[in-house]
Amino acid sequence: MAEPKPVIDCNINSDFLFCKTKELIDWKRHFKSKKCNFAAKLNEQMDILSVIGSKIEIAINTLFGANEKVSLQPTRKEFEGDYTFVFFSLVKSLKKSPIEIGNTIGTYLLENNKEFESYNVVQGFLNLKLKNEVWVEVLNDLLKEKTGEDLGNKKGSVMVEYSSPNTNKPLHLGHLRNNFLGFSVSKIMEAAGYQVTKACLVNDRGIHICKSMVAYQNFGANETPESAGLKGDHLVGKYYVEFDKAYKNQINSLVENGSTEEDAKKKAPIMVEAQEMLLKWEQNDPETIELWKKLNGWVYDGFAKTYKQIGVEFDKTYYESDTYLLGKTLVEEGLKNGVFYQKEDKSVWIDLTEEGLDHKLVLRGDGTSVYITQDLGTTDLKFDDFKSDKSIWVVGNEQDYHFQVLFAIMKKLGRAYAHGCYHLSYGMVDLPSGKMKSREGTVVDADELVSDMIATAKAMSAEKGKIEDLESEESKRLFRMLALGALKYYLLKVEPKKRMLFNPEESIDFQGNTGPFIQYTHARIKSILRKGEISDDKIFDLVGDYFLNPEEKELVFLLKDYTSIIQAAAAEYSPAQLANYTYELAKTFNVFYAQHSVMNEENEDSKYLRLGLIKKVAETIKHAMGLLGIDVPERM
RNA sequence: GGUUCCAUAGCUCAGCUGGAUAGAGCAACAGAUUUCUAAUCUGUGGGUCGCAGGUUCGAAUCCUGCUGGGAUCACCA
Repeated sequence: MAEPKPVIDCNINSDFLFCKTKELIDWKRHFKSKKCNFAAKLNEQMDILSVIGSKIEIAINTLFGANEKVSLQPTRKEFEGDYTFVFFSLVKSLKKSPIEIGNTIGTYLLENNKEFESYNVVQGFLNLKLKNEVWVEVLNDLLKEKTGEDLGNKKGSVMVEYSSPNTNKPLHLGHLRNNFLGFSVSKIMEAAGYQVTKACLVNDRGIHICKSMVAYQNFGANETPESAGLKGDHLVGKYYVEFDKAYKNQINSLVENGSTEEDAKKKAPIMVEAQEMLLKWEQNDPETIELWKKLNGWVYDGFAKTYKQIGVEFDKTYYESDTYLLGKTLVEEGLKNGVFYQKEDKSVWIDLTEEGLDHKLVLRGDGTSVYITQDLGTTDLKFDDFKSDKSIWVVGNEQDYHFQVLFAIMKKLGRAYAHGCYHLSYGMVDLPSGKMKSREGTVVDADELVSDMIATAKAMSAEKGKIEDLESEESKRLFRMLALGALKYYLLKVEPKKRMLFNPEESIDFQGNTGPFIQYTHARIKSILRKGEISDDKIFDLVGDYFLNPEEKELVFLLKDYTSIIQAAAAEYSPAQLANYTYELAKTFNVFYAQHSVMNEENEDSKYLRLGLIKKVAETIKHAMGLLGIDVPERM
C-alpha cells in the first residue's frame, strides 16, 4: 500500500483548500464585473468544487484571456478522474483543437496548483484527478462539522401549510402523501436556513360536515366513539357514508315516482335537511352548533391520534369556521382601487385575461363568499400573523388553477408577499386497481394502512428471526419505525408533481430502494460503532496521511455533497432529491461494507479513519432521513 | 374545445441549469456467508428515452407540431 508522506499542515483550511488571501483578492477584482460561476461564490463558504472551478477559470483567463463560466461534473466511472470540465465551447471561440486546449489547461493546472494529481483529455472533456490528500482533508473537514448544520440561519421565514383535512371523514392515502410532503418540506426548509411555521387549515364547516351531522341526527341513536368502539373520525366518516346511502335511496324512489334525476338530487329530503342545517349553522343556531362541536370534537380526537401515529405536527392550526368570512374587505379594497369590477347583479369579478387566465368571480351577487374569497382573506391573515417571507401551500394538482388565480389576484392587489407564494402541487396517488374514489369505497384508509404495515413489519422481522422478543416495547417501536419508514419513503421518493402508483406489496418491501433498506444500513453502522467508539480527537489526529481506497473515497465524495443536496431539495421543494441521495449513500456504504472490515482492520490508521468515516455516514443518513420525517433504528 | 401537467427497461422510478456507451430497484437467472447484521453484496439478460421535425460541435433534457393519459375550465370547496 502506498504511504504518501503527509503534506498537509494544520493551517490547511486557510492555505490549501481555500485560496490564499492575495490570490483571492486578485480573483475577486478580476472577476468582479464578469459573470463567473465560482468566483462569485468566493465570499461564501468554499467547498472543493468551487475551489477547483475557480482555479480552472483562472487558468483559462491566464492562458487565453477568456472569461469562461466553468461548471464541473463528476467524472464518469469509465474514465480516470474526479471531476470533468467540459470545454467544447472554448474549441469554437479559441479556434484550437480540443486536445491542445485540454492539454494546455491541464498542464497549467498541474504546474500552478497543488490539488491536482493528473489529468487526461478526451475530445472536449478535461478529466481532472485530485490528489489523495485533498480527499482526506475533505473528510477531515466533514468530521469537524456538525452534520447538516452549517447552512446558517439567514434565509428568512416561511410558512408551510399542509394536511388541511375535511372534518367529515378520516384521512386516506392521498392525505398521507400530502402530510409527508408537507412535513418533510418543512424540515428541509428549516435545515436550509429558513425559520419555518407548519400550518394546517382545517376545513371544519360547510355542506360536507352538515351531511354527517344530519345522518348522525337521523340514524345515530346517540352513538359515541366509546360506545361504537370507533375512532372519532371514523365514526363521523361512517355517518357521511350513511348520508350518501340514504341520499341515493331517496333519489331512486323519487325517480321511480316520476321525478327527473336532476330534480330528485335537489329535492331529496335528506339533502334539503343538510342544506337547512348549513343555514342554521350560519345563523349560529345553538342546537346545531352544539352538534357540530360534538362531531368535530370527535374528529379532532381521531385526527390527533393519526397525526401522532404518523409523526406529523403543526405549529399553528387555522379553522375555516373562523376564516370563511374573511376576504370581503379585500373585495371592497379591490373594488375601490379598480382591480375588481362589479356586474349588474352586484357580483364582483376580476379580469385576469392579461395573466393568461380568465375572468373570476370573487363575490356572489348576494354578497356571500366563494372559495377564492375565503382564501384571499386567509392568505392576508397568514402573512399578517407571521410576517413570513414565503408561504407554501401543499395542495393536490387538481387545484393548480385555483392557486394561479389566487396568486395573480394577490399581485394585482399589490401584496408585497405575493412573489413569495408557492403552490407545492403534487400528483394523485393511484392504486393498481385504478383511481381512488371515496364514493366507490376504493380509498385506502390511513389508519388501516399504517396498522397493516406495522403488522407486516412484525411478521417480516419474525420470519427473519431478527428480533427475539416480538412483544417488547422496544420491538413495537421498531416495527412502527420500519412500517412508517417504508411508507414515507415510498411516497416521498417520487417527485411531488408526478402522479404515482401505490402498490401495497411494493410499499412494504424491505429491499432495494426502500426506507427499511436505508434504516438497515444505519443499524449496521451503529452495530460497528458500538464495538468501536472512538473519540473525535483521535480520528482527527490520524487521518492526515492515509491513502483512501476507492470505496472510502466514494463515500467521502458523496458526503461532501450533502449540504448542497439540502439546498437543492429546499430550492425545489423536493424531498425526492433527498431520498435519492440518501439511498445512494446507503448503497455506497453497503458496497464498502462488503469489501472492507472496520474493526478487523489491522492498520490502525485505516481502522480509525473508517470509524470516523462510517460514523459520518450514519449521522448523515440519520439527518437526511430525519428531513424526510423518518426515524432510523440503532439495531434491527 | 381552451389551459396545464405527464410519457424513459416487463413493472415502479432516477437522470440537476443540454455533454462521453441513458441509470437504479423490483421481477428472472447465476453466484458470494471461517470475517463488524445476507433485511447485504457481485454478475447476466433486458431500451426506437411516446412519434415527427427543429435549434447545435452534441438533445431523454431546449423549441414546434402530433399521439396517448391526468387535472382543470362552477355564483362547490
